[in-house]
Amino acid sequence: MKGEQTKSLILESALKLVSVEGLGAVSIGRLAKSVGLSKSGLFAHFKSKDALQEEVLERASNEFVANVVRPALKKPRGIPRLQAIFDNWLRWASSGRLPGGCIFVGAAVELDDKPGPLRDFLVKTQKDWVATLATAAALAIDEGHLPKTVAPEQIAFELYGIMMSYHLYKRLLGDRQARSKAQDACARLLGAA
Amino acid sequence: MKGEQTKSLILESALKLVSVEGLGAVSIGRLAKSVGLSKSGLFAHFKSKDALQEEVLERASNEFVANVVRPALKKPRGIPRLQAIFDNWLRWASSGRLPGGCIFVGAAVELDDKPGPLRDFLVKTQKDWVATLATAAALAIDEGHLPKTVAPEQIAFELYGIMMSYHLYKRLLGDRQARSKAQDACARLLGAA
DNA sequence: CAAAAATACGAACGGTCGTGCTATTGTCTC
DNA sequence: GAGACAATAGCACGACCGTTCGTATTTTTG
Repeated sequence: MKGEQTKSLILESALKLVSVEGLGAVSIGRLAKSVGLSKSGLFAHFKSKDALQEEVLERASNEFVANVVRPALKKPRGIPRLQAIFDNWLRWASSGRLPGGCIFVGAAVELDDKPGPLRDFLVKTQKDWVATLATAAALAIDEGHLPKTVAPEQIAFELYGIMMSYHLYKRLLGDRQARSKAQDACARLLGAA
Repeated sequence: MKGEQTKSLILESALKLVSVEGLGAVSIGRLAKSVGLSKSGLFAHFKSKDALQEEVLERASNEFVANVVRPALKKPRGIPRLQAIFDNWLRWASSGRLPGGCIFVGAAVELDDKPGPLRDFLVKTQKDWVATLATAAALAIDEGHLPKTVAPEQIAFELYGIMMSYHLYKRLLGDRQARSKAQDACARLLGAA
């Protein structure tokens, strides 16, 4: 099947474009041009633009899990695994793999007030993500690496915030020390035992 | 001058629309309809759409300073003032005054990869904002309310993250406990002395 | 290699976009 | 109240939007 190949090429290009410009700002025409296809030729691979956007998000989600979550599960429970998740996210968010940074940061802000299946899908992935963080934190508490006085959901909330802050310090403010600030914050959070 | 009045009405309406849909998603036609003006009648108040967007951001900035920053400056230096800034932000971000939440959260993500005067203006306001946080934190350290072991810029970074996390937990994930999570995080950050 | 099926193209549709023009209306000044 | 000027409306423009359709080209299958 040649169709699957080109579809993959399209999504690959879309992923980069979306990370820079946002989901709503990528038009089919410009995406087609960036892939070297005609507008209608590209469109034929998806039944609608909504479907395209959903596939983009789905692909991003798969890559996110494969690059950030899954490798960290090989680390031992507790702080090591939690730290690995954080480190992996930092790497993923600024690897240049997606030139505009983490797609979900953009999508989360863009879709937070726009109901529909696309938003539903995003919410699902983000809930999975914070659940992953909270579970890892809970294991760290079980292992005695973190005090029982702090709820795992609270750890997840604060880690999430550090990542957001990093993203904006780096991308918007152009802060060269964004990475070390994020690592400091993480260390302070996980080290407070 | 009647012109100034209508311009103010336009910006008022634009502020709400932008907070929900984002800067780039608000078209002149729809904004005109929401104010009850013709497209060209509205357009005549601004020389271009870029100018309109800049005025929206400027107005948001003024309101932000008036509602979040300035009232807090009346509080005594140190933790009380820092806490007041944080509390004011939490209130501003979910007061319903802007139905889509803090405009700058949306703008920051939307413009982080889009160079131009609009982005420049936003960067300026955001640098002011983190500088405000850092200054307040520095004063708290001076007063002995916070340990000297943590840089004020680090406090600002982490506060910024808590606010971002709150915004997304509340608006995207619909977490009812978002507020208390944010307050917990702030308390843990400012209480670690 | 021919027939069938998948894939891509070009043109066109109705809409909306931002932005100019030209009138017409409304408001302020004397 | 009349004349000057600001404010708004109406219309048109070129560009791009998502989508459809008929046709040509490629790929797969028998």
